[in-house]
Amino acid sequence: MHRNSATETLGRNNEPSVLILTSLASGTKHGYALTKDIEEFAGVTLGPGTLYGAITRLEGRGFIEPIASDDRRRPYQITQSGREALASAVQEMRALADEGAVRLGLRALVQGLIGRRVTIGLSQ
Amino acid sequence: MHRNSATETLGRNNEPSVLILTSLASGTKHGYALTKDIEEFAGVTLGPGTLYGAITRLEGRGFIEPIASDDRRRPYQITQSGREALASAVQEMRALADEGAVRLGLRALVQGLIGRRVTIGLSQ
DNA sequence: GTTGACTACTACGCTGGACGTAGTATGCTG
DNA sequence: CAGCATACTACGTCCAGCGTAGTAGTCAAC
Repeated sequence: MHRNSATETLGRNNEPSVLILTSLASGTKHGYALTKDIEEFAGVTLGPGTLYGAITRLEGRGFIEPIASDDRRRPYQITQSGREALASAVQEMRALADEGAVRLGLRALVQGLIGRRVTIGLSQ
Repeated sequence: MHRNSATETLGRNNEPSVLILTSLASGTKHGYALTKDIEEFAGVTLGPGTLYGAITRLEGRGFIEPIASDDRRRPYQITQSGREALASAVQEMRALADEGAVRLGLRALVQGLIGRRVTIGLSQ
């Protein structure tokens, strides 16, 4: 089965909520569409227990909300509060990833980006 | 109390293991020193239950190992396997953070970095 | 010389998020 | 109409995360 690589290395991950918010940030989706979208952009397959469990919690916290629908699908959209929570999570992830990269000596990844102003330009 | 902001927003985080590996990546430390280092670079205070629980699991998985010591301290060092796991986690975090930033429309954060070669230079 | 603050852990228990499995029901297609 | 994809619901287990309490050594101050 297609498992999350992080599960095989560093214990459990709270990624499901981040993945769902990320997916909804680009547009309204129902549960099954979320699964497929997340599979594509993250390479992670969330089982129904993980998916709908996380959806329920996210809704309870006001980060996502359901949209009216007449068929069996239940589409959700991200709320403003959800966007803010995701933006905050994204920034923390970037900061932590950068710190890890530096300490690992993967300086190429962050070279020139530490504590100084940089210019970024395109080549080719 | 100084709590992790992610806990107040997106449920639990598996960060403790990542934080510990990150801290050990820059040198051998014992438990208490880990707490202090992590407080500094991440602004997160791990209680003893969280800290030593995560240490035990990391040791069990071969990501860190204890060093001989005669006093009551128990210093740990990161293993090669731990470095690889951390590097992998760092890459995943960066990728997910970038995807989230793009979908949120925070394009400024990743502008020009998507699917093209870039040059990075210092200004000033 | 004991009070208090800091250091450095151990032990223990609770909670809830992650995850799997099973089941239900609809629609489509060959 | 069999089979597959869609789209969930229901349920149970497990363990990482987290807090609290307790123990014990060191050191400085009063």
